[in-house]
Amino acid sequence: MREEDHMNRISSWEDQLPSPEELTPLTQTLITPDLAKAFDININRNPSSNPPLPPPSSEFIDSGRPDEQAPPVKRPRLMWTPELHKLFLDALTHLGMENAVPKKILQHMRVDGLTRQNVSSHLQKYRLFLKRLRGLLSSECGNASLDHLSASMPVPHHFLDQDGGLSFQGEGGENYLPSMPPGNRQMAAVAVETPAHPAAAPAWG
DNA sequence: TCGATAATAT
DNA sequence: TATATTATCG
Repeated sequence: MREEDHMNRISSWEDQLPSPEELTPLTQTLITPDLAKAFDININRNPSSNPPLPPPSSEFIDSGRPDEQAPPVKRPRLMWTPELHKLFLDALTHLGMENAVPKKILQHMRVDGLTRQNVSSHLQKYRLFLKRLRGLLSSECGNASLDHLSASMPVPHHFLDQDGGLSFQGEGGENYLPSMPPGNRQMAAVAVETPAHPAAAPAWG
C-alpha cells in the first residue's frame, strides 16, 4: 500500500507535464534522445492521479533530545522523488554550480527531514552524472563550449524519449529555469523503509 | 567544521 | 546492479 501510494505521487508530476516544446530548447539541443537513453532516463508511470505534493512529512528523527541517547533512531532510506530533485536543481540553479555546496543547497531547499548528508550524497551523484554527461558530449561532438556550459550551470533533465523513457519536467508548466515559487516550498522528505521494488527504475541516473 | 571522495550497505 | 548511507581525508 505504501509503495503504491508513493508511486501515485510520482505519477502526478508527470501527468501534469507540459508539452516538451514548451521547455527550454537549450537542453533539447544539448541532450539528445540518444543521450538520454544512454543514461536510462526512465520514470515509473502509474495510471493514477494524485495531488502534486506528497502527503505530510514522516517526521523521522527527533533531534529534540540534547541528552539521552538520541541517535539510535534508524533513518529510513531517503528516496529522491522528482519533486525533491526539482527542488535540488532549483537550488543549484539559484546558487550556481560554483556556490552549490550541500549546506547552502539544504538551506535553499528547506525540506524538512532532509539532512546535509543527504544533499551531499545526491550532489555527489549529480556531479557524477554531469561528469558522464560532459564526457559523452565532448566525445560526441568534441565541442568545448558544452564543457563550459555544463560546468557553469546545472543541466536540467528535459529529456524526451518516445519509447517510454521520460525525464523530469516542471509540475505545472514550469521548467527548471530559475523560477522561485511564491512560498510553496513547504515540503517534507519522504522515506520508505523497504524498497519493495525489485528493479526500481532509476530516476535520472 | 565543512566539503569532497571512497567505501560500504541495502 | 544501482542507489543511498557511512566513513575517511583535505
